[in-house]
Amino acid sequence: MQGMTANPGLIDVARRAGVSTATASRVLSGRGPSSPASRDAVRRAAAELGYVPHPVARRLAHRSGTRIVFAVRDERPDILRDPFVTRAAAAMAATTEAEGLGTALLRLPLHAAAELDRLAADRSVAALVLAGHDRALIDRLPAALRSRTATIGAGGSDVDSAAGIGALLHHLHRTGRRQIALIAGPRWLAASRAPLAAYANLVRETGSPTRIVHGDFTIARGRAAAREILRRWPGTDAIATVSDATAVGVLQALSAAGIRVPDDVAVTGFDDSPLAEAVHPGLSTATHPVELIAVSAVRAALGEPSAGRLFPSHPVFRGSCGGPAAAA
Amino acid sequence: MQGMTANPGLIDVARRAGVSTATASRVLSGRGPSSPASRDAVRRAAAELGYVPHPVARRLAHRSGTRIVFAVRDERPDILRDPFVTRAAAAMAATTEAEGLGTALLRLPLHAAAELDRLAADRSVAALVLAGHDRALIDRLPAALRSRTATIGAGGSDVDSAAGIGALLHHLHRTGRRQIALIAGPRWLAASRAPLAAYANLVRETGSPTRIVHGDFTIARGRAAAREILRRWPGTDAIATVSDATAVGVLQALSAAGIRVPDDVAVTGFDDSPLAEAVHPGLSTATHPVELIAVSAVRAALGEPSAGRLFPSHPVFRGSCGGPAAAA
DNA sequence: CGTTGCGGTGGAAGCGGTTCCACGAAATAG
DNA sequence: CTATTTCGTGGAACCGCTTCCACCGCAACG
Repeated sequence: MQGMTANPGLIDVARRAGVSTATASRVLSGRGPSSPASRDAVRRAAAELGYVPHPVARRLAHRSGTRIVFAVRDERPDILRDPFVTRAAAAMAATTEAEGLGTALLRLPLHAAAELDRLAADRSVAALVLAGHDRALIDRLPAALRSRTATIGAGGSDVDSAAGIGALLHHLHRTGRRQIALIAGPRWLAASRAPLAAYANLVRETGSPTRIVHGDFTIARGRAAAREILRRWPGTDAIATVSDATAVGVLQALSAAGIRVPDDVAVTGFDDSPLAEAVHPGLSTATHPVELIAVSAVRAALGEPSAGRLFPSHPVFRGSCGGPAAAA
Repeated sequence: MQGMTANPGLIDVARRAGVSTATASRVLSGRGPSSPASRDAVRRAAAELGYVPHPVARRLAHRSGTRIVFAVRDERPDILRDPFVTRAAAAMAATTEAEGLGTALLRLPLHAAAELDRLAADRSVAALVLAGHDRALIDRLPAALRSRTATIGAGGSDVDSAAGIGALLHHLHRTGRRQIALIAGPRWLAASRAPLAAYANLVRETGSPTRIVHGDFTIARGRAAAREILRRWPGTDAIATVSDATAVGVLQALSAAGIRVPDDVAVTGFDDSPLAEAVHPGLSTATHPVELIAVSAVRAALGEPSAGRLFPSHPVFRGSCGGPAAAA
């Protein structure tokens, strides 16, 4: 009757299992030696007591950092309100919370080596998650920091955008589009590569012409890019993009030019954001499991081996790439 | 030369100031008595050493909770991906991180008294931030929990939606709209009251007819609500809403019905979300400083007295409520 | 002049884990 | 059958801060 503390601690588990807290700690953390007998006793005791390790105490004893920093490379100061960033940050906070780690949000301008040095020197940083950075910069990180850094994109955790966008591209081709243009991501962004590869693949397989313009992830740039495409390649019958926001800009430009979607030109996005459902016609797009990616990146940064890498993206079809182009 | 530890601790400060850690702690936390002399010495030493308190150690010693829980009342399981929720959660995580507090995200179904009891019993919960709950439920909280609870809406930190929506409503009236309908929030939601008050105000001041329909914050419900308004009050020349998503649904319904915006019917939203810029015509709306509100709520829940309450909302004008209705 | 009261103080005991280290028993080697 | 590892173990220090409590000197009190 004496084991029913409000919330049992390691010492309660140890007492009940008839071992020391040292042994109990070793068993439960899996580090260090332990005999099958005590292993069993400790585990049973922990289960019976409903033991939950105290994350803060654990952090303190670990002497490791206390926060994970999520650094997004972007020039726009309001990037921290971006849906991608907030979704990722919320997911990170929710998972690291259980381990007593805080999540800090940070924007890094393009060339912020000094800021990175400061992070490397800051002992309170348990792990660093970078988004929007390229390998070159990451390789240049101080070794001490790099070992506890993971990335979103740039070879780290990422969405399989090649598959998602590839599926959309092939759908376009299958439904009769033959002059498919792509508005890719910014040139400096490593994440831009996969969609380009998917597009190159389509070109190679089908012999379609290559029509690429670079954008960012804003509606305004989408509008401009669409106008550029219409000017350079008047016969274009489909515009694929790498973000819903860009695609929305495309829809606006096409509408302004009196071009019908999908009858004259089909459009596809990427992200499956609320935007895709909001516009008319509804945007065909592909899913982007931001939360899963964010959590996986945090795990990787904390040195967890199991952290997966590439997450699937599934196409979602709405009105913007409906039937074939044979409307004439 | 011996004070230059990597990161100085309280003990270093105390040593340098020639006092005990107890005194140093008292001085720096402002709790408990201290003489002007030691106060001065400690503060100077802390400044010279660049002392930064260790948040995790502080949490541990405080014996108080280690996490703040952000509980959103909603039926939809995917509410935790909602932009409002993720923006708020990211902001909370970023601010509480510095104090060694984690941020947990939780969805509460409408009638989840049991879940609240569990939270009340959970010693690890330092503070609770509720969103979407009404006063009745909050008053019914166990006293121990209520004392460390703050709300978003329901009398807690909130956006001054009455002002934001009031400004939009008056703009509509000033530009000649005389049959203004409102799609309000859900009846059960406390936050729905302020916009209704603003609308009632308009009705009283201008003698316009009262036309209210209740929606939620989804595009689909916005469509349905718009259809209902068109059916019940055919003369309606403006539809105000309390969320951009709802307004987008309205735009879709109007477009489907062949009604021109803003020529025949003006539309306004609320939130100034990316949606507002994405649709055609652009949505006139009002800003919603979610981050400020979230941070203020956390502060309030942690017992900080300075936590502000009502944050301003500013109208943002785009095409959806352009010129007067005199298009005929 | 001997209480009492009180502001200020430092020692020390936590908070709840992790980990170093010394130590005894069992297993292997010589 | 000793000498040497090896393995598992518990005691105790420690992470960095807060706070209880005993204690001291000093002013005001009777």
